[in-house]
Amino acid sequence: MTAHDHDSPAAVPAGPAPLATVAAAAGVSVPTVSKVLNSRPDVSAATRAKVQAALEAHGHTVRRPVSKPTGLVDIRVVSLESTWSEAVVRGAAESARRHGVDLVITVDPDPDDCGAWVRHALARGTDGAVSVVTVPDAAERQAFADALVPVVVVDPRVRPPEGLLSVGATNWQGGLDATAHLVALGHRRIGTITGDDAQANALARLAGYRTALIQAGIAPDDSLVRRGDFTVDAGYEEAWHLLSLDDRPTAIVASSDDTALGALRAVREAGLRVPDDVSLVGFDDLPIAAWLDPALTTVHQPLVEMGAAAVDLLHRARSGTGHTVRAELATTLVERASTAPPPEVVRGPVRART
Amino acid sequence: MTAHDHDSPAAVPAGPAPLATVAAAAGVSVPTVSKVLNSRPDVSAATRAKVQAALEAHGHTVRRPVSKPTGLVDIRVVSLESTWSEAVVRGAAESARRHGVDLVITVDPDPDDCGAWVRHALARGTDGAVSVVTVPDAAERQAFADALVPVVVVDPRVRPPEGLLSVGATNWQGGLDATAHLVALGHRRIGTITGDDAQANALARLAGYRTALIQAGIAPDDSLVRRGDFTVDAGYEEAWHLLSLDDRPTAIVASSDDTALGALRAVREAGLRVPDDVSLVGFDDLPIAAWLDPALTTVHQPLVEMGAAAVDLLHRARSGTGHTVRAELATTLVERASTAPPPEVVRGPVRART
DNA sequence: CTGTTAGCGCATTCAG
DNA sequence: CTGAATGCGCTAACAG
Repeated sequence: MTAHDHDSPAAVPAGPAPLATVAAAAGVSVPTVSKVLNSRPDVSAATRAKVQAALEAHGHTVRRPVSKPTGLVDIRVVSLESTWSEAVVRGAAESARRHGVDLVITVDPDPDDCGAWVRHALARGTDGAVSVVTVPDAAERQAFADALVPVVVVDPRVRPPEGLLSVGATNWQGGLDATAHLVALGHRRIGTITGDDAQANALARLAGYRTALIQAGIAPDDSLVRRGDFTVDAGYEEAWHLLSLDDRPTAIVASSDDTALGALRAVREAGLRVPDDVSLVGFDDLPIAAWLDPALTTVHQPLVEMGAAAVDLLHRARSGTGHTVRAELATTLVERASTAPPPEVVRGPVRART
Repeated sequence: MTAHDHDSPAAVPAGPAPLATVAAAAGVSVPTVSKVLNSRPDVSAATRAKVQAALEAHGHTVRRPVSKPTGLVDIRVVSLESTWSEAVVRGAAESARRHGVDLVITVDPDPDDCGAWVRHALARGTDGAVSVVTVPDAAERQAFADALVPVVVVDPRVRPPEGLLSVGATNWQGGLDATAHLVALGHRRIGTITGDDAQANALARLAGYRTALIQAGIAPDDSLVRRGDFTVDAGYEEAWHLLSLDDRPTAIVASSDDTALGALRAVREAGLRVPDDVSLVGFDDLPIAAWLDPALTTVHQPLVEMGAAAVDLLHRARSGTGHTVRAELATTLVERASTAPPPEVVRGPVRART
């Protein structure tokens, strides 16, 4: 290489050529080249192809269409039937309102596949997307990335992949707090009804339960761990299993308020009382928890705040400020009337259901 | 007028002139005239003014911009904190999904003024609007009409003005059914806690209550009618008033499940039992009604269906088919465990609260 | 033949 | 003053 190649006529690729040059090569006007360069829509397919070739030949790279803000943020929930999703939506709606954007809500029952939602939202155009529980797959995340649309998953079912924004609660701490509360009341045999064990939050709560027992010097007993799926019915069924044990527990940690509700019914049908014979702790702190009789001791999840945090995270991602990848919000134990010290004497297993 | 004026050269204003004529008069091309005629955006203000003048001089009238469908439908709720609105939103979401449009949800606490929402939705562009409870004022309705955007009010607070689309439940029938059910059980002294009496549905329920009494030959007694506002607290307070009467009622018709919940608490604090001493009927049939102890007898309002009906109505209004102005959905009495025959002997008023 | 829509380039404006 | 980005009105192709 010579020491003075700055005026060498052979030094062609010293940066991108002027648009006029490209325009001449493609046989179109300069504005048309500019439009293709910026992916504007008002160019025919034929012309666009010609110009693209010419651009690339001259060291240009076609830019992504600079999508103007739509003023819309999408949220997808699996169901609105539970108060759970509803609280998240409410929080998201409040935050959207503060940010001056509108919230587009989609209810789509499939807990695993949000592909249709992703495609639809991107086709319409959106400033950001919140997926509740469902984690988009790699292709879907790429589609969002290509469109420069940020995504946040609230309470992801599975461990969120590296780099995916998410919002959650301190599930491990919550499971620990619930169990430690029972230990402090004097319980030694504490059963639990978990959620779906394919679900990250359920596993975290279970781990918290185990840790609390170990910290108290109680050896975890797998016969006291029943697997449920967060529903009322699972709570009812699995509570019966626990109550039928020869050495039945004096307290039950449920994976959700719904599960606790089912367990409460089972305890009553077994002829036992809450909290005199069996203490019960829920998880979520849905409105119904306060209205149950007895009012349910439960782990409060800040669902409204989680919904709001999701939209806040989108906003910060868009504005380039903020580098939070996961926002984890604190749970708090709410002590009500469904927990008490264990009875002096625990009688044997309840008799089978009629 | 002559019998043959079809070829008379003086018969100038026989309909609008061709666009070519207008174009020549305005000194622009024919497509530009077409754009102005259709209120398309890509015409400068100066040119638009010239062309508009020429158009009007030649018997044309500028058309409203034919807004292409946005694929969005707006819904406004006063709050998402009650399960009530949530059910309506859920129904609307399902129907929107069926129609292939997206639902934009706005939570705006003001129960009377939806002006900000109306302006915002119309500025962005929307295919239809659902207002829950709040009735838009005349100016707002006119703004919708100008933009050719249909509006539906769900369960309007006030009697909806002539021509405004609305969806409601058979509130009068519901109030009648609840009361007649108690009459059939043998109750003669039946109290009621109404909703806000500025609200149309509350008045209809009260009228149904009165009608049922009269049909049963029972003279309505105004001391048994307490005015509430649909809340838990009102139920609690007004139930105390009823229970403190010298000749206290053996049954209470509440204006909502929330009100019934408050009343239930008051009855218990008064040392009485439901339904043994006092029967209780709610209104709405929210999920909590089934989970109360005792499970609440209540008038089911098809809230999900009402939400769906609202979006259906919008769709029919848009497609020009369908001339329904108000969809009124049937309520049904759900008999559970909070109602029973009255006690043989009714003791006097309960003693005052501590 | 009348009216509508797509797509291109002129002229202007904007950024450095 | 140069290179790039738009607003806007034209021609051309199309639809009824």
